[in-house]
Amino acid sequence: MYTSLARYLAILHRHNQRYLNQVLKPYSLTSGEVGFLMSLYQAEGQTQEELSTALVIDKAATARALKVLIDKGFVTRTQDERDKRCNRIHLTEHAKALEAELTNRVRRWNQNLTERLGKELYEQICAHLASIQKELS
Amino acid sequence: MYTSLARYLAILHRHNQRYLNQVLKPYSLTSGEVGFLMSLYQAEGQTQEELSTALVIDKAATARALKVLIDKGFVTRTQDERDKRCNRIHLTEHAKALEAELTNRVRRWNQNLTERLGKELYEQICAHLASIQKELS
DNA sequence: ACTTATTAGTTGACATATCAACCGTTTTAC
DNA sequence: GTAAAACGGTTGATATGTCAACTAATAAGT
Repeated sequence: MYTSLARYLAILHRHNQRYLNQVLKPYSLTSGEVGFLMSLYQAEGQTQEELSTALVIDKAATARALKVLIDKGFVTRTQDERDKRCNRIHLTEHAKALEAELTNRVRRWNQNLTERLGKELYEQICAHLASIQKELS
Repeated sequence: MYTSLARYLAILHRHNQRYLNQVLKPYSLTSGEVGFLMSLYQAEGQTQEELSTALVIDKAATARALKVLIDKGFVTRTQDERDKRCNRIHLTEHAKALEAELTNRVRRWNQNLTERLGKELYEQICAHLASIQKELS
């Protein structure tokens, strides 16, 4: 069995996706889509570019995920008046009403991870990964 | 910016995939496929079920990845004589010849990560994630 | 000002992965 | 010994994500 940190990253990431897809099914949301809502809960009215950067996800994926979120009634897309290249993404009332509930479910897997690692190690890892991610990009 | 370990897992995993797809392009291999080769370098002749378990990947994904690897000439699939449900996957000479080279390239990203984290922290994280992964599955 | 370069977003092609339904084969339970 | 359950693999539908080529709008250089 070949093991490496890269391997665990992959396995745990997939596990988290599975978990999210399960708990989000009642809201007809998927693991990919909910990330955008989480980011918008932090800052409403971001452009697609800003969302792509925040989530470190390709802008094509962003465009497609948002299309679905619009169809499902979670966000709206309006052209920026000043810079007509940009779309501003806003949460609908429906999405806003679900903030606490969704945040809670999304965070639970992460909290589970935190508990198992121990608060200290968790913080240490996060700090390192944050700086690594910054360097890589 | 909402941050969490789950988020870093996702970002770094995607980064690793991009890295692998780049360095593997000359071999016409992809990030998904090379994992199977790595596992087979450790143990030749595994069944698809064993590979799925080792990589913690859905058996459907395994079936499809192996199909491609067969077409590309990296592995062969032969029915097990004793248990005709099983396929035994073996490396071709072509794949065997590339072992050192591929292993090297695949590990480089991981080594980079290790260096940035420091050997100690790296080991600590791996140990924890290994036990967590075991519990989750 | 006008050409050129950059930026924001879209689209097509493809890779990665899951789930569910299905087909043979083997094991088990009686 | 046979019916039922479990197992290994395949396939279809769908979700997630990348890259490259494109359009339209804005910014920069001259």
